[in-house]
Amino acid sequence: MATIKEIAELAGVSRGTVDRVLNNRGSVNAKTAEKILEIAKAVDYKPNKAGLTLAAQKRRLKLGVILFGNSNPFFDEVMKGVHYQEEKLASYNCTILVKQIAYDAAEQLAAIDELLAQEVHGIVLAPYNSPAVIDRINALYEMGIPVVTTNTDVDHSRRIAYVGSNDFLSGETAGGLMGLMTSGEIHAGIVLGSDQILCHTDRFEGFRSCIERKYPHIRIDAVVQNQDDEVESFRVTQELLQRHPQINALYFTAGGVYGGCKAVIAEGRQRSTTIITHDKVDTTRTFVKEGVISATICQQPFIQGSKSLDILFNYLTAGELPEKELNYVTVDIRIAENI
Amino acid sequence: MATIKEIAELAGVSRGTVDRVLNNRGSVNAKTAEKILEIAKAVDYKPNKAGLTLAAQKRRLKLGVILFGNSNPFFDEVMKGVHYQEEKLASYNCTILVKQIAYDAAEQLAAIDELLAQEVHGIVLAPYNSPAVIDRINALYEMGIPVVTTNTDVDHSRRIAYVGSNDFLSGETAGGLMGLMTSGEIHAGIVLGSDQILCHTDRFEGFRSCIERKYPHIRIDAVVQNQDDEVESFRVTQELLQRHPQINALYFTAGGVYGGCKAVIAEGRQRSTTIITHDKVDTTRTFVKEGVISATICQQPFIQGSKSLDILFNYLTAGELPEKELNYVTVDIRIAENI
DNA sequence: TTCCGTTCCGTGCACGTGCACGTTTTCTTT
DNA sequence: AAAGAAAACGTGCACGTGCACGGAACGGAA
Repeated sequence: MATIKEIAELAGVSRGTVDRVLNNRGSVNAKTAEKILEIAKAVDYKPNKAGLTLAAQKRRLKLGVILFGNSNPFFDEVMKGVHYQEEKLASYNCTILVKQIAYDAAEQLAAIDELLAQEVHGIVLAPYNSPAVIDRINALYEMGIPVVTTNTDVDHSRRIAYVGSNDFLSGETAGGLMGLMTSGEIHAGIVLGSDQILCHTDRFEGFRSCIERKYPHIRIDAVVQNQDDEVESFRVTQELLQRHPQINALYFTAGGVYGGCKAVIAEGRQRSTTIITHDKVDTTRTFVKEGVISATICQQPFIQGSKSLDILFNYLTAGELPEKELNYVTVDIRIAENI
Repeated sequence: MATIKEIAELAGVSRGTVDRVLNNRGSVNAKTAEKILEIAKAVDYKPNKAGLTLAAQKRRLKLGVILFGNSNPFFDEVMKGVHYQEEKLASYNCTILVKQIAYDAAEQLAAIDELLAQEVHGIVLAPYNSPAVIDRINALYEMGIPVVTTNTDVDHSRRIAYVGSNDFLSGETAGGLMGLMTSGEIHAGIVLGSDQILCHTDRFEGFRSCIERKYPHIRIDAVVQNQDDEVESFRVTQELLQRHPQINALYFTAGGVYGGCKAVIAEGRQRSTTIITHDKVDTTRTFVKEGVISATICQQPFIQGSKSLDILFNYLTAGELPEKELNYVTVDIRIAENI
């Protein structure tokens, strides 16, 4: 692998000149610049990553993380991923500042301001989908502060990357699983988190799209909302089952799975009901193991937390953007055997 | 993050002395050594990774890779992962030597010798499971040449890590999927690769264990072998279907899936047969998309190739062993929607 | 005392990059 | 032609570690 020093020797100039050309800082004769670029191309120069990282350490990189703070199992797991990566980045002299906020645009903008006041070099953001936030992301990009969105994405912003799941595809996969795991006449009930939250409705749309296209033996008889709350989930699920005795399949698009399963068991319908859910968490893992839940589709929250920081750090030290093809968060299906 | 320099200043000694203590190279007074260790603990010293990597570059690390060379889709994908990582490691001044060999112990030992002659610092090995190879891995460890096994593991060797799948668990998961995706009376046929290859039989054992325990409605009516060959697979699968008209489920433990599916279609049984396979490859992806194959369990060969090199490199530069809990290769279920 | 060997410790370089600073050359203006 | 500004280029340090080399202190033997 060629180095700047080697290129400098080949071109008969000093390292500084080569550096100026390669990072176009100006102040170099057009003719020598051309010569240097030619040589760099000929030897296939790629900056050495260890050198880049070492040089970046002088800046004592500070990264900010903004996540939603209602303590639920999903965000807890995201946070674990953040702290895992924080420890790794510590040995690169890079520190992390975490802010947990409510699901609110104004709070989010304020949190960004606080991070800026503390002079962060980049931000990982679980964005609230509003024009004001999108404008802010673009403004940060102009200021040279890169933003990586995670958990959920926003449209048409200049975030350098998104690390999270494709919710429509997850919903389609849930539909595909239910289609494959059932036969005969199926009456499905949907337990939505909230029809105001994009990722919940996206999953539902994906689910519906799949079964309408491929599995006509499944009909959606009812849709209820549990507001991501376990107690409320128990109540609405029990009511749903009592009102629709024919229901023999359930799809939970979000949280409240524990309460919902408890309701199914309370009604004695666990043997006759095929249940598909999202995310594996400690409270519901045993339901999967025991077969109450047939399958669960995971959003890999730990990976979302760790990988988004990793990408941001790489961008700031080596200027590398992640390859588009590498989808870090896949649609991860778990059943009793592989959970 | 504390550095060696800072520790040296706190202890009132030079960097060299601290270095000697932390890497116990000897030649340092017991009293000062103790003092330095105390300070290092107090400031929670962790070596800086960028510095370590930079220092390691002087050695111009050379890594060897030994894979089985019969060109099949699985190993092709492993090789893609190797080359992907090769490119990444190139910017750390680290080069990779790849050897593809036949499935044979003697050839494998010879390949190791060749790599040693070229002075590699570590080896990624898809090991042939024989005592001679295990002894060799242990001998390499004694010589200071770490070995990472991949694709398949060997018992009781001193390899520093294994990057690959748990085949028994994969088989169990295949059984679980078939159990969930079928009902009524199921007569299953098993198309084994070879009963001489451990990972094939492991998967079969896992499959059998799962359905015997949990899914009594499934019975295994016949087991055939296709030797991982597409043409042979077509032949034995067709014969299997003709001899057992009652068969309505198939489990392919290894390669030859394309030929097998062609046989099912030739017999017109694709609508009535639930098929579970391993690995997604270009030739069989469309079968999954079209629903001929209900589900496939992937061994993530690309990740096996890239991650094993990554772990080896990290060990050689930073002396880091991967955390046991982080299982890089998961049991990855794919259906039409998420393939 | 002188000499030598051992133990203990400090210094300097290499790895590759970014960047501040200083120096030389070239061009413009009076 | 002289002076000053601007362009073009070189040098040195910092980042953190490993390691080779060399020097100081100390002991024992002649």
